[in-house]
Amino acid sequence: MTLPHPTADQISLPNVLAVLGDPTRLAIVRYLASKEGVPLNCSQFLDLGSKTNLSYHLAKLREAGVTRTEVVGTSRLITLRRDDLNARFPGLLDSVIAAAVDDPALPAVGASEIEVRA
Amino acid sequence: MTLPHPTADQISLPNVLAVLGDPTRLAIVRYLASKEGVPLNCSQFLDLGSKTNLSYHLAKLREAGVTRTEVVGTSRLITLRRDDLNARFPGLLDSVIAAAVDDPALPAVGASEIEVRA
DNA sequence: ACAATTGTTCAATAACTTTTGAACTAAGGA
DNA sequence: TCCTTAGTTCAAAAGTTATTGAACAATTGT
Repeated sequence: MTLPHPTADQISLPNVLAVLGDPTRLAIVRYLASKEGVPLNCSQFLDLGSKTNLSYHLAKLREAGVTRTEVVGTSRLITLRRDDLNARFPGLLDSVIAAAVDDPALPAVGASEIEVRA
Repeated sequence: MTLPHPTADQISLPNVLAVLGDPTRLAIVRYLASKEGVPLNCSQFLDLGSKTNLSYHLAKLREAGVTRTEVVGTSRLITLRRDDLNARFPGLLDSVIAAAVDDPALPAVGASEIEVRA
């Protein structure tokens, strides 16, 4: 079971920009960047919308070549395609993430988490 | 006669990305970048669409804070808001332009020009 | 004053995108 | 085997964006 992904050279600039130009998807990408290395499954993102809706947004990100989705058992592990995006559009992803990190208007993943520290 | 523009801090990241995520508008931005310094009026872009349609796309770019439109007589002079965009989202515009320059799929301004050189 | 040039606005339409709920599949555990 | 967990698919509804043509406005040149 493997899902279809564009090859690096099939990744289209206007498409990547359009896909990143949605607050929900930008929030997903920001969170993925903040947890780089840790493979995340879809339910991490339930703060951002319904299961169905996330399935839709995560498919858009995958189809645009922004993320890679690996099927592992009943989970999908989602990662940023940093290397491919950097090869194709140098500096773009980094500047988008840096700007997204500073954006208070974006919805937050983990907004419903309990603050545990004193 | 001055047209409404967002202030630098009103420029929104998802909105800028969404507005740049359209081939026509990306082609406009690429052309503006290639003619930096030279003020361009709307009719420069007629290769990319009808007058009405360009009016629409140029308004989107202005409203998102990507371009500045100055009214001079019967013309509108359009420039990139490089400084504001760079202050707000460092490196973003440059990486988008660099990627757009290399994108053969984008429509070209001046595609209908006659090749004059030997 | 008249005509030409530049570009806008409006309303209609066409084409997409996002969101939803109900029904579904596939793997894993009891 | 049955139940749960994780996520998809489908069709409908809602919302948004892009494109068009006809009519308009403002400036400039004659």
